[in-house]
Amino acid sequence: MKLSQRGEYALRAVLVLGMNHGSGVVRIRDIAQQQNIPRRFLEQILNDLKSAGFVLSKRGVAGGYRLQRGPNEISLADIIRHLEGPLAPVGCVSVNYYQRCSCPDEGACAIRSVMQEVRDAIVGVLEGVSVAHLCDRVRDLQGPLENPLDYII
Amino acid sequence: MKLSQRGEYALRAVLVLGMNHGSGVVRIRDIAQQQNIPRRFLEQILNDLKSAGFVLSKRGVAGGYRLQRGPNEISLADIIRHLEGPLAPVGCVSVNYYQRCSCPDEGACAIRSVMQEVRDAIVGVLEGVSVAHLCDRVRDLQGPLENPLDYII
DNA sequence: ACGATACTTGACTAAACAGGTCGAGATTCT
DNA sequence: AGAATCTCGACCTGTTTAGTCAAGTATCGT
Repeated sequence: MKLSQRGEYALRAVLVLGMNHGSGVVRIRDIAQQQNIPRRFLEQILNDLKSAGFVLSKRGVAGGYRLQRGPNEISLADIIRHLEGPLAPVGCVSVNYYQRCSCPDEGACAIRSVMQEVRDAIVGVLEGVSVAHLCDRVRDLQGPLENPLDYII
Repeated sequence: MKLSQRGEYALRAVLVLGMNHGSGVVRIRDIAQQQNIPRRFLEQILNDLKSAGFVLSKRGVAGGYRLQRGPNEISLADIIRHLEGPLAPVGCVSVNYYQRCSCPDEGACAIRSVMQEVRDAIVGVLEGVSVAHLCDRVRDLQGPLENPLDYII
């Protein structure tokens, strides 16, 4: 039931972009430094997020990345699904990536019915949290003390 | 967020043992056949479940496996935790297998707070379902039509 | 006591995946 | 032109997954 390192980095990166939404692009290097992510690895990940349409990039001297859609239009479920595949713990309860399993009768499978609930629970949380929500949480958690330019995400 | 094949097989096997609880032991071969699980692989898994104290075995001609504790004393969470490790999607929100992550400030990490919720959701379901519950579901799902000896789990 | 039946133990393997790293190229700004 | 930045694909190493297999040990019926 694990999120891969790759997936976690992606979320952290998107969150940084969310926090900087509206103020131009952010360089890979800055994200990597701030979030403690290996730069080369992050390049790969951002590239992937780009081809999936989550972010846009700008090349050249003042280049960097920004979100393509608004932070409130991207849910964590969207991002994780794209990077990790199904959210469901087993293929036979996945809505987006359904796959039949080897059990004798799927319709009457008790394990399946439990996993269905697990899936719904996971999706319920992840679908309900957008990048914008995440940014709100950052601000809540950091409290009123900081100056606005220096978030520790 | 995946359950491994191994984990799924383990649940199916335990469920079979749950259904037969009280009526002696069940042979590996029968479980394998009924549940469509590679026999050799299942041997390994049952052995693992045995050393973890979930099941007992009996050798020899009339040998097989049975549950060690009552079906209502074993939750799915227990089983999955033993086979797959943490239920939490990231180590930094795991209660039983906590592991610090690389983010700058764990206490103020917004992603962590979401993952916390995901963890709670997953654990909530899985901790609430025992093998006995699972057996009940089997009986519910199969409906009143079958004769008692011929469950399709 | 013997043989058939089952579990037991540990080694082995092929393929996939995770988590990165690297070099060379293409763009853009100054 | 030159520096900064993203881009693209190849590459690498270690671990995990999903099994398979052989030889061993215990138990039961006869």
